[in-house]
Amino acid sequence: MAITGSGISLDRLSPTPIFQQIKSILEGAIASGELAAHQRIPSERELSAALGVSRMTLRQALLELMSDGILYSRSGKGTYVAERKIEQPLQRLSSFTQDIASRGMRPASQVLAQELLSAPLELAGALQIPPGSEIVRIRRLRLADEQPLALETSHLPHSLCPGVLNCDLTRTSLYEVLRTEYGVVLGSAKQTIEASQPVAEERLLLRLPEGVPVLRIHRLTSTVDGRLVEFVRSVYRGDRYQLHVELR
Amino acid sequence: MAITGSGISLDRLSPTPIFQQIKSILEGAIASGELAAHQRIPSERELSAALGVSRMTLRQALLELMSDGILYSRSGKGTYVAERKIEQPLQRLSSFTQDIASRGMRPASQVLAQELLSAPLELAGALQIPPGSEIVRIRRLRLADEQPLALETSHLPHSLCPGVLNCDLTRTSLYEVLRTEYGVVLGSAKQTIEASQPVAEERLLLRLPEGVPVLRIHRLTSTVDGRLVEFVRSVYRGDRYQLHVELR
DNA sequence: CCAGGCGACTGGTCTAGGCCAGTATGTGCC
DNA sequence: GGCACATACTGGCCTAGACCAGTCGCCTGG
Repeated sequence: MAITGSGISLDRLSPTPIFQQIKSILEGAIASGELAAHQRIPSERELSAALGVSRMTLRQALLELMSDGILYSRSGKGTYVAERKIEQPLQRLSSFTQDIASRGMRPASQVLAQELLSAPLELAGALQIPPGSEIVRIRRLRLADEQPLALETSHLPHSLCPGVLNCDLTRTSLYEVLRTEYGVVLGSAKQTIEASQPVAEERLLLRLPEGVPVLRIHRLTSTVDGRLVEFVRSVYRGDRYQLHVELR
Repeated sequence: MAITGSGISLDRLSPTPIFQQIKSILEGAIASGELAAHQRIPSERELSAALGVSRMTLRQALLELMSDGILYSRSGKGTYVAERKIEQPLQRLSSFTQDIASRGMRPASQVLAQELLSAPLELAGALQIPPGSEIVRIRRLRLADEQPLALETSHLPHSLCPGVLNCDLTRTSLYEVLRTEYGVVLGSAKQTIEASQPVAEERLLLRLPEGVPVLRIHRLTSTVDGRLVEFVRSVYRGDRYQLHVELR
């Protein structure tokens, strides 16, 4: 198989951990269809030897992919690619990048704005910071398989992520940067969801045909220890996106 | 602290893995309040020494507790107990009646159809019953404060609720009837949500102004013991209804 | 021909170390 | 007093082994 055979290799000097790199490689292979559902992947010993890492390190990557529902394993038999479950996401708090990847598409972004501004009253209230504090505003057109899918505007307190203005968020998940660069681990979020008509600018950017409505989603995200991290306004194309929720 | 100090010990002969036992001990200590929110727990090296396990094993327990949102860690500082998830039913499975009442409005219904039909293939598949089985179909216009808000079409296996055809569902919640008359206790549901344009009939019944989109929600509900109970198609007015969701 | 057993695999768990980058705290110099 | 530096912690990541219990195929004895 390609992963063991090809020249894919790890960057041991990179600041991103080895097991993260392995996760990305496997996720890519699954998203691209190189690894199909229920297909067996090479054994842990085989893979770790091929990649030149210890089995424990390889295993850390596999375990996370399993807990994400992307792989499953049978003791004594092997590790397999899970069925692509459309139903899966969104009991969990996932980034656009994860969400789209788990639907078997390639996520990407086009950064429209990445700037500092002074928090207006309503934003400061939502994020519980003093009005006028520095806020990072990141506006991205979100693509799935190169097609515009959503328009997303994130607001974060600048104190939480100084220097994020210089990050290239075209290919990288903002949540990934928050976690690896700033140690910000997201815990929970509150969302409100509504159907609405797009405004002219949204219709233009999303290349929306006449009459197609959008899903407008507001999200307030906090860390595991209760600090408010970001307020996001998203606008999803109604004809290409479905939200999945599990209730209890 | 109690965990390092007390006589709590691990059963190395037990078939349950050591790291599982450690998880249980910590979960117990947190549940009992012995460890409070934001309290620092002993360092990994300390804990592993106290329990007589290797640091990697202890770490496996901690990592799982972190991914469950029960602990969080700060690199270089320590590991802490996460904020208690107070909102226990964070994704409460609620009926339209409950939902609207909790928003401070008066719920009501207008029954458009309440009939028996033979399960078409797709419906039988969704509910996992033999095609052609008897299905109860209940179609209701849902009102909030006497204004049309949603159009809801429920499908239930007739075997589950014989006689439900004779119930007056104008003022009563269907879920209430299921629970009190048939002992059917709902456990979980999967929903898909999308924005779309209403069709002519929907526009008419919901008295929708031109150009207002709708929120289309499909819900598959099952009991606590895993039996599939109902498949519902709902259409909510986009200009009057917002969905609230919490993620973790 | 079949049954049973052996051996070669699998993932699951565990050990005992190692190095790194963050984070405090004290200490001594300016 | 205040600043730089050393030190001793922390969690994060990685290694190179080990043993166990499943799983499956092959081979041998009946």
